[in-house]
Amino acid sequence: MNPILNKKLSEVYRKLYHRYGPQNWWPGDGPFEVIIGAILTQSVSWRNVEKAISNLKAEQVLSPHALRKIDNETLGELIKPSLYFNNKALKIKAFLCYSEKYDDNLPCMFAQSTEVLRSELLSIYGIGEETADDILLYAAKKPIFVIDSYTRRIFQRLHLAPHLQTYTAYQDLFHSGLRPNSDMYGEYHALIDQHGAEICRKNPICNQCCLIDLCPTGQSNTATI
DNA sequence: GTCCAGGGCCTAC
DNA sequence: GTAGGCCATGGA
Repeated sequence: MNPILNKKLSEVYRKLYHRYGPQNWWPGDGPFEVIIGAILTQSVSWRNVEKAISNLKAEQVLSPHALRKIDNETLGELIKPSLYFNNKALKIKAFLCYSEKYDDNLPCMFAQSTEVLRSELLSIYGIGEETADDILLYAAKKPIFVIDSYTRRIFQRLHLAPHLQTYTAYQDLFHSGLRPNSDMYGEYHALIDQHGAEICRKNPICNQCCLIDLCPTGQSNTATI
């Protein structure tokens, strides 16, 4: 582990934790709900996802077996609040198709190595790197860091972004600067997300950003995060 | 009325 | 390989 990087990343974590407290992510009930939530949250906020999950629960279809029985159109209607619903219905069905291989036994699916499981998840329609890593971290409890657009923006602003602006380069940054710990990775990502949502949406001009003294430019205007 | 948003797929070049 | 359009909608 890179000790200098570890110090910087730990400092960011400490400040975010002090500012926002424990996030206790993922806000889902069980690994299957986490997986469905990971697909539904693509490109939308969790508020939208909550309504969609609530609809699925109300119709008692939040299980692999029940979801297989409803058609794409009905599923699309239920998950409409999460936006891109036609696409997301296809993505959920694609995951269910994959899940059949394990008889919907998630512990059995998760028993594979991180590398093998990630590769399999990435082969499913509609599951890209971020969604695969959400599933690996929050459902399978594998120590893998999730990179999203908030992570990129915030760490660019802190001048901690990797030279190559790729998903893998960002992930390597965290993996080489932090000890592998799924609970901590989950908390860290949740804190980044909380901070990103607050800074980028609620307070685009924020003079009380908790990371301001870590920003090399020392600028209080965080609108460019 | 216009812009933007926690992602990923597809197509054109 | 990479940039841009598209999926859909609501809130600022």
